[in-house]
Amino acid sequence: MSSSSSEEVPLAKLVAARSSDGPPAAKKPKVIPANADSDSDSDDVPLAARMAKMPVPASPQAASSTKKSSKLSKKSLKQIHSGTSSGRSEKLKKIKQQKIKKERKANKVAKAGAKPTARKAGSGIKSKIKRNAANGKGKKAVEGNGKKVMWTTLHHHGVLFPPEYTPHGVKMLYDNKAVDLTPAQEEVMTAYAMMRETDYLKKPTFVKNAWNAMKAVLGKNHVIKSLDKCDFTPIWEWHLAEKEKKKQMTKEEKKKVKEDKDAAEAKYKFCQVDDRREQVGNFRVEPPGLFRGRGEHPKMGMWKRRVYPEEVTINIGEDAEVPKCPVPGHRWGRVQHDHTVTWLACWNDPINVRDLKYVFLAANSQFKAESDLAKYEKARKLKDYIEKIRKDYMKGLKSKDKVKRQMACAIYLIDRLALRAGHEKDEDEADTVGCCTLKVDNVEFLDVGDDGKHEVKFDFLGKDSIRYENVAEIHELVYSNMKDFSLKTIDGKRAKRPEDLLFDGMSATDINQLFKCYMPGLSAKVFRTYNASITLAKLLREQTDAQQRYSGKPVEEKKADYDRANKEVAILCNHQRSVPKGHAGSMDKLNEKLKALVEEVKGLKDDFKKAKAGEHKDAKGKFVAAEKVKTKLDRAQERLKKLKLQRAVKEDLKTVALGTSKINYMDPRITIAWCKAFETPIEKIFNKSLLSKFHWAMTCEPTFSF
DNA sequence: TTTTGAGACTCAGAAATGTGCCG
DNA sequence: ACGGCACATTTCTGAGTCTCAAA
Repeated sequence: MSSSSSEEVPLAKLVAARSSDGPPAAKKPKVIPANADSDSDSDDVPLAARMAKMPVPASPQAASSTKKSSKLSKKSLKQIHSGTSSGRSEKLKKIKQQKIKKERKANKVAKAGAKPTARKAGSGIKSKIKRNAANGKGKKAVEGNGKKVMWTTLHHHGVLFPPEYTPHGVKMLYDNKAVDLTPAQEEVMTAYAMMRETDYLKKPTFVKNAWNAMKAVLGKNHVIKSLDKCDFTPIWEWHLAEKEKKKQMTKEEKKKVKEDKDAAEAKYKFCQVDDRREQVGNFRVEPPGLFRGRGEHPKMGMWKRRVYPEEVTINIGEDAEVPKCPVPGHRWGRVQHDHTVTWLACWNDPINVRDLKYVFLAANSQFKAESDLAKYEKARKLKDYIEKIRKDYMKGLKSKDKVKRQMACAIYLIDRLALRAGHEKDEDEADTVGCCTLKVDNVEFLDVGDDGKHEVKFDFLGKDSIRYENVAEIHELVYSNMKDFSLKTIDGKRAKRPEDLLFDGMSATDINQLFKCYMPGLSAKVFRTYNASITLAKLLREQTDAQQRYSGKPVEEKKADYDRANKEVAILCNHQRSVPKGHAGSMDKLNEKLKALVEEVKGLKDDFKKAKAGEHKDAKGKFVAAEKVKTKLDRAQERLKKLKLQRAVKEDLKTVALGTSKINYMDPRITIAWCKAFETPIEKIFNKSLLSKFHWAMTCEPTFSF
């Protein structure tokens, strides 16, 4: 690419993109639940709980009443109207969202005046559409609506339903008296009882929603009137006893149970796609239970009701035998033959009714392998465009147009910090953010010191409510722009509140549209893949370059090197885990061991000294050769070194999850090539699942370069 | 139209389960 | 030899991303 051109990406042109060839895709009728759930009233948001998480706002009163002016955040409207009926504050939400949209639009219009020039033909979005339209002769056939045909024949056995609830009959106490419960009631109460030792019981939202669920099954006239007087101990103890019983089973009994279970599941585990026998991923319909949302999910604790066959759609080949519905007296909601999708079955999630749950093939299937390869190839391709993209956003930072500067900043963060795009969320989800939904509150501008470094402290809850906390050095222009966007006052007038959007003039969708102008298929998430992979490759190279005969290094050390690189990537992507339970304890043990070893080494050193002087005797009073003591000493020292390293690594990784990046972000070919080039068995790095998931990558050359 | 939401897929950490090691 | 443990792997399902068609 000639990168010297000064042309900019035609943001304004993007809109043309809505193509309209072909008939609308076969519409899938919505499945009607067999037993409509009363969906116990949606309740007001536990704002207090959420606010507690937020950093203290500049002005405490801002917390509630002041939100209505300026850009309304999701929470704000909800909160203002929290007294409204449960019958959906949907409308209100919409009004508010429209408001955001309107403002964003206004910003866009303003910018459209300074419309950038068009790019060369061939890289614009229009030509991409043409290419797609002309597609079809390529690899995969294309159906009338332009979607790829994924399979020709498809045979499978449907899904496995959890067994109906079996009552245990153990009576919980209410007001110290045993209570009778119907099986349905017992099921909910038992689910709650099982939560005893989890943190969920410390969450007011969970407890409140769960109590609502209990009230719903108990009915108006039940003796149980308050959660406080409920004592679930008998059920809890029954549960513990059951667990113990299971543990006490003999090996043979355990084996038998497992065999029976496997036999019952066997037929669901595989399916036939064209000429391939493939493993099915999750063939089980999710059992009922109390919803375990992450973070401060407003729905946590709600009862996730049982799913019945009538709610399930089966996707299967026309020629295949439709699996028999496994629940007596029931039948499938719908059977379809959509060749453009890869799933075998789906149903609506009982908690988030607008979401679907799918049964897909396993990670080692060809469907997954193909899309995995495509993902990494796309990320590799980004290398050809990244220079231009970076150049453009550096330029964008100086634009007169605020929206352009916001886009530039956001892309900068996506590129340099590997942030997620951050789409808008509904109010009935946990309040988390990504790049484009960062709030003023989430960034803190550190003073520029003598070193001239511009540092920003990011602190927000991202996906899964995992906290992202990072002081990052960023470009001066990004710093000043972001500071500008987050101004709380301008000329003495209020500009933004802590809960307002930092990038108020654009959204994740806008960014992705812009990306399409650079490279077909480019979106924000590609940057994460790209950065993870390129980082791994770079770190591995640095390590191997630093040593002359890297291949000769002990395998264990090479593995440690790999893990170090892996760790850097995990940190970049903010992949965290909670400190393993018992970490502190096992750390103590390790330290004890270490102390003992240090003593041992000390003793051996003395022995060695004596032995050299011919004065060291063993337990039997025999003189020992210095040589012998020396080898003993060396070994002990070696063990000591190893143990120290082990301790350091353990402490180092206690909150870092290496697996996620290994599974999802780092191109496996980098790893495989490295193993081949430096004579490390791939099994040391990839476990059985990974080996089979990445089997498509195994033949790559040792010289593979990402 | 432009926006909205359904749909389909990837990615996420916790919990459950399996294993292998150590005293 | 064996139980318990720490650690690894597998399962589970929730939470994102992103596209496209309907309104």
